[in-house]
Amino acid sequence: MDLENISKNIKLTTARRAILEVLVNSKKPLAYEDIKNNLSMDKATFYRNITKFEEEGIVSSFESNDKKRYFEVQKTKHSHFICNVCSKIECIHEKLDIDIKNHQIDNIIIKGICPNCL
Amino acid sequence: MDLENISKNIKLTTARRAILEVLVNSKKPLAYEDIKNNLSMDKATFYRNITKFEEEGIVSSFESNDKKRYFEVQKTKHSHFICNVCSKIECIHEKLDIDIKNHQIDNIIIKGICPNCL
DNA sequence: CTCTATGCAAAAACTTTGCAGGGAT
DNA sequence: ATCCCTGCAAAGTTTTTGCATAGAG
Repeated sequence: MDLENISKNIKLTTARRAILEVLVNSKKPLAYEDIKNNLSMDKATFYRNITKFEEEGIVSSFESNDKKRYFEVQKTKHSHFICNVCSKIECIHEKLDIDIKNHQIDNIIIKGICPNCL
Repeated sequence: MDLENISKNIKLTTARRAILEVLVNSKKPLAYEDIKNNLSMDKATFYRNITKFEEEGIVSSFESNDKKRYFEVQKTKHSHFICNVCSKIECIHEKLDIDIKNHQIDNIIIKGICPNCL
């Protein structure tokens, strides 16, 4: 992703670039707690900017079992598997063939038990 | 569901029966806030018992966009659709054909936009 | 100068925990 | 007497908001 041309509606400040760089370089979705030590901004700034990113469609998020919100920059569309035992989040890149009449599907979250915990 | 024979590990107290009755009679998953006016117990009691029900596999839950946990007694296995616009939760009874190697799938949550909001 | 971004502290929202009293066996 | 259940109040956790300052154009 070209950070310089993310959106005309967003000024790419230092704080914002920092958030995006962490997310873009991560192979898995991250919660604020996972990132905060890599970021020097206040949490209010983080959350305000994440909200803006989501409004712009740059970042997507979902809630996990642990009540935290996990954020990511989706380079390629994929789904997520959340283990109910160890809470690990896995990205599922296989195409899932789900179609529900008249519904737009943005995101599929599958919960269950991962191979490790089985 | 036969409330009297739910689990040998759980004593069916008045509070517990009340929670289960509300959940069993509901056609959709409910959060504490949705139920609390129908229940006379303290919220601590509610949450402690819900936790116990989940441990026993009697109740299942998932987190929605609004950061609340939604609880249900699944009479028949099904999935859920959460609208990212209006936050409405829909039960999806069509069988979804998802299989991920070596993973046990318990629960599928699909997020997107519902017909109403489209 | 104006508009947006930021930090700090406080608030908000939902859930959990500590503790003491009550009930059942 | 013991064990589990409950209510109340307090604490916990993640996210949001208010307000004043700082910074960009």
